[in-house]
Amino acid sequence: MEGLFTHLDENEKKNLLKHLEASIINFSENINFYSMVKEVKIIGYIESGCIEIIRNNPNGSRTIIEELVENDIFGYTISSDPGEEFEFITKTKTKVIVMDYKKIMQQQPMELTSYSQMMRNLFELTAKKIKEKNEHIEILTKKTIRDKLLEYFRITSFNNRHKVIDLPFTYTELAEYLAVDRSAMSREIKMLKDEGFIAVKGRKITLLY
Amino acid sequence: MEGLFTHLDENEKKNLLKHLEASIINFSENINFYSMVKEVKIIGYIESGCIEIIRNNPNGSRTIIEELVENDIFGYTISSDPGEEFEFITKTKTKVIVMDYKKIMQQQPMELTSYSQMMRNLFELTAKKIKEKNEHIEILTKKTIRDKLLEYFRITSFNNRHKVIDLPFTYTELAEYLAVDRSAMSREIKMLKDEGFIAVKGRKITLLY
DNA sequence: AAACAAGTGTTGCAATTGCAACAAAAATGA
DNA sequence: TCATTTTTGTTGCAATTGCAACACTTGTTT
Repeated sequence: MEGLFTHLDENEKKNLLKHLEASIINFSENINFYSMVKEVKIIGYIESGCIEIIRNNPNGSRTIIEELVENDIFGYTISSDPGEEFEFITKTKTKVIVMDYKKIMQQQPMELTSYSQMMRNLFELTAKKIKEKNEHIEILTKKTIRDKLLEYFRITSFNNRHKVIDLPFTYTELAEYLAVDRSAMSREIKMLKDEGFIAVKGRKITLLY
Repeated sequence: MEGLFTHLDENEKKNLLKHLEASIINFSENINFYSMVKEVKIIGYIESGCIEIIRNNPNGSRTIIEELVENDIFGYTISSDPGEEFEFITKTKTKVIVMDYKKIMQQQPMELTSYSQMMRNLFELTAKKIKEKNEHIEILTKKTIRDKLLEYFRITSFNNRHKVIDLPFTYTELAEYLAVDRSAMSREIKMLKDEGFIAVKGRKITLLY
């Protein structure tokens, strides 16, 4: 599992964080810490735990932008528009490292070796994220629920090199991920089952083609 | 406009590229150069021109994964699965820089200053890309064509700080971006117009709310 | 300038989907 | 353990959408 400090030892990491004036913060469950970081552009990193990034639209609706877990980074994509209001909510006990974006993006006269390594890790993490986003978009782009499901199955099965898919979330959440109505999705899964394309046992789906 | 070599002068760039053993290639229009880079994991960068990244699915369908222009990077998200076949097609005359992924991700004993700067730029470019993908996902997640259009308008208008939207593509392409049927979208735009939400003049759309 | 290709507007109709509502099952937690 | 919440399966129905087909406009090429 790759993280932001992969290939750095504890000492290098400690010095780097000090040099970047990073804050390490431990949150308990269900804390919204957006107000703590909203003033400055940051790069955040989840050492352990998980959080949800939510946007509150001006019209009152709420959108879950991202669900982040250990080793995920965040903050860099948030627009600095005063009209937009976000929530950074911890879903469990969570340890977060918060760094000043400017500090990271300035010339770094010292600590170059570990700094370079961190930047490489940072790039790997973002590249992985883009790949995930591309997959999500490819799924959402399919026109029917059936095609969305099949595309999701195809990608997941491919990534895990396995014909048995162990859903990483509930069916309710899967419907949300596919951006379709849950009951309509349930209907479609039943049809795929009846037509012999898949076998379903709880949240385990086996591809039969 | 930020690029991969922003904040580097010509000499630094030249040395860095030499050190990374990068290839600079000029393609004419409509060339598929995927076969030239498929063997090794690369990071590609478009100095000028534009290309389309297409995936050929095993079942015969083709998906446009990305349309890339000047200053875009590519290659890092392509899976190394032998079953997947891609096309990297130039849409115009295009100048591409191709770098070996491994070379970039290895410890860099020399050239550290310009290397660090490039890594910072690389991160900025990927971060921007994630932001774009998030926006796209947010649009695709809306359930009705109307809501997709309004979300697209909202984001575009916000990013440009302007109530007049000059579509960066044809209506046919917009429909593709929103993943909806073109004629159905056309129908919906007409209704938005009739209801007084927008004014349309060619590919210029004015938000009236 | 003529010929051709690509993009756009419009419509009827059938298929798909979202919505609402409810019961049953499973998971959670006190 | 029992109570409560969350998840899941199911169905009828109305609304939305995709599809097909066509005419018309716009843009491109020779």
